[in-house]
Amino acid sequence: MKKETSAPTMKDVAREAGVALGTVSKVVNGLPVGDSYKVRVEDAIRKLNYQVNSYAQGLKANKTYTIALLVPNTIDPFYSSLVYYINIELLKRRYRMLLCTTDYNPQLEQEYIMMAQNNKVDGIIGLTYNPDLTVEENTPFVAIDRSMGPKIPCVACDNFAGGQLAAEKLAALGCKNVAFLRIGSALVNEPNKRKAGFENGCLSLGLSYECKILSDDDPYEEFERFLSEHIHNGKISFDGIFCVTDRLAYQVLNTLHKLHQRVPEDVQLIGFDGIRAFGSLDYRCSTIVQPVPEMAEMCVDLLLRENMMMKPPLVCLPVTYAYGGTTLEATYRTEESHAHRQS
Amino acid sequence: MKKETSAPTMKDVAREAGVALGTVSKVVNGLPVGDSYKVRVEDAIRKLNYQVNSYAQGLKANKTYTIALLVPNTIDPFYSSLVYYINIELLKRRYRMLLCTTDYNPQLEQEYIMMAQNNKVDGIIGLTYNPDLTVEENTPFVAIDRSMGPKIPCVACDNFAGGQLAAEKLAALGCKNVAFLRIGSALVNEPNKRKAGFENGCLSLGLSYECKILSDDDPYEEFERFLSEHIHNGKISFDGIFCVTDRLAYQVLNTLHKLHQRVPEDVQLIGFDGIRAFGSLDYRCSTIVQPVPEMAEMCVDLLLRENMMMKPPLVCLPVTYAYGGTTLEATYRTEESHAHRQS
DNA sequence: TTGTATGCGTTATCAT
DNA sequence: ATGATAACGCATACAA
Repeated sequence: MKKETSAPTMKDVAREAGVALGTVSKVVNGLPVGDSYKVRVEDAIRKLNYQVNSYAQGLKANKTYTIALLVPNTIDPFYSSLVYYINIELLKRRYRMLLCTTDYNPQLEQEYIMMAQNNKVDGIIGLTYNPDLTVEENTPFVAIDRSMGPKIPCVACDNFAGGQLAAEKLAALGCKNVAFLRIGSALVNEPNKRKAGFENGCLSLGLSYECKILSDDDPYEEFERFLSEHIHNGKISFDGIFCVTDRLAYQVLNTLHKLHQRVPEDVQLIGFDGIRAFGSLDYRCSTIVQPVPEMAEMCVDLLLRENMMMKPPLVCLPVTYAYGGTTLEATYRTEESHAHRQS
Repeated sequence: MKKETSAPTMKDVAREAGVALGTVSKVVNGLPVGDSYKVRVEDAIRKLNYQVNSYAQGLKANKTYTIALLVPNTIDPFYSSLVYYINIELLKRRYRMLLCTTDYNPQLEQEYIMMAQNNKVDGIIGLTYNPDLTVEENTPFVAIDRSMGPKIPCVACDNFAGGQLAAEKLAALGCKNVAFLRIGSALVNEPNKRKAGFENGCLSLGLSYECKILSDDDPYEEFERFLSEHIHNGKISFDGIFCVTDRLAYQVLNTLHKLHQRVPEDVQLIGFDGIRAFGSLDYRCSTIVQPVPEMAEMCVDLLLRENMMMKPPLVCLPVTYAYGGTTLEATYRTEESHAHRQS
């Protein structure tokens, strides 16, 4: 009764099949082996319900077929969809995912990376916020939404073009005087370009605009005050607002209702991210949609593709505009809302 | 230049510190060691940035400090919050999470379980739908929302009490004639008890009720037809509706608006799950809230606690009611909505 | 073509 | 208390 409880090993299979250890290994790995042996080994494998121990395998090969994904959490819908689509891409390539939620904790981010560093995982995909993050050169790393140096590829949507698109849409929908609302950390990252793109769009279209930017720990009430101050005689002075995220757009929408402003009749609203209700129902505001499935595929591709001439330092994937009820867009209305109901 | 690229090993540390391999192991594992040796080893560890290879560790100990979590996806907000809180609980215990999204695919569910079976992970937490799932006795397993036999603990919220609570709330809010709407698989699972609890509540309160139950692949339009049929002269005959999930409640809410019914004035609506907008903002309907953090903690506890006399076959955790704008609840209104804004 | 032996990084059991 | 050595499960170079 040596290893009653434990799982069967190659040695067990070899004994059962009456062959040598190496032969079993070859069968398992699809290397050429005599037909009669092959059958016997396969029978034994089935009989014992044997399965290779991938950790022992990894110990030999320095390869674990596991990658670590670092995200702040899986509560925010953008992060959860990222997790979901990256998981799908990894599954296609028979890789497993170690999920590391960091809660924006810089120290935890660093710890997870160190944990992954020593050949415990084959690579890391990280959406992180620690500006001082140290990542060794020899661990494949792909960053999302933030450039971490020339050697580390960064995948993001085309945030600049997204901001520009928002400006163009608002202009095309008749806006003359718009606002940009943003809340976010001081960290330099890709989503910051949304503002630049929006400003650029407004300028080239001759659209007058105003920006209100809050830092992470400012209370949301600041926005409420800002909006109130722009309401005179019960009428808001903006006819269009671009919010840096759908989440903010959602909060702003609630505030506008509280202030008795009608959306989209009095003021139109565009968000960013492309978040849907319950993950798969309708968009909850008109929005610039991030191509999350494509971003996921790109991350995994860049991480696992060997022998790439050079890893591009930054990959920007195209965004699209989607109607979500907070803009005047009669033509798209039925078609779009129908398309979004399913899936 | 033997292993230039690879991570430093215990052997490297031993050489660097001028001590034997076993001594390093002891220092790493906190076993008693001479002070002077200890210092030298720790210095070497720091210098080489050494970190134990937990896979080699696992190979010896048959323990990997990794558990697998099976969920259909991370898109649905209920699943994503489950993933999030389980991740937190595992982190507390220094365990890692292998995330397996199954997309409701019975075969994939079985594959993931087989993968986990052979000491690759220390245990499995699974929210699965395959009725024929095979799980070996020796792999610790905790099921969520579905009983998988007497030997496997199942963790769920108190679905029956939740249904009952919904009935009580509707009655207390003045409803006389209510409906229960459900969409779901034929699979026997815990959430099914929501209906029984609701019926039980209605009966004991003398509330007249009607049930409409769709199977998974029926189109949502069936509900729309059902509701239309109960509208006479522009007035709906129900004054209260209990939906089996917040997701369904959200869809029903949209439909009711389309049918020109006012919520909550004409008809009140209660959902189930406690889903918030963007994961952490306001509830989007009045709802029975599942205690997800507590469920997560219970899952991990049951999975990792050794030497438990007997694992309880079913653990039901208490639910609460939360106001979310689709019921008449003037008193709670300000207090609740304020509490939910943050966090 | 098949079997044997060695090593991957770690822990644990030995002598020393 | 410390150092050498075997073993965990697997892959592979080498011998048969």
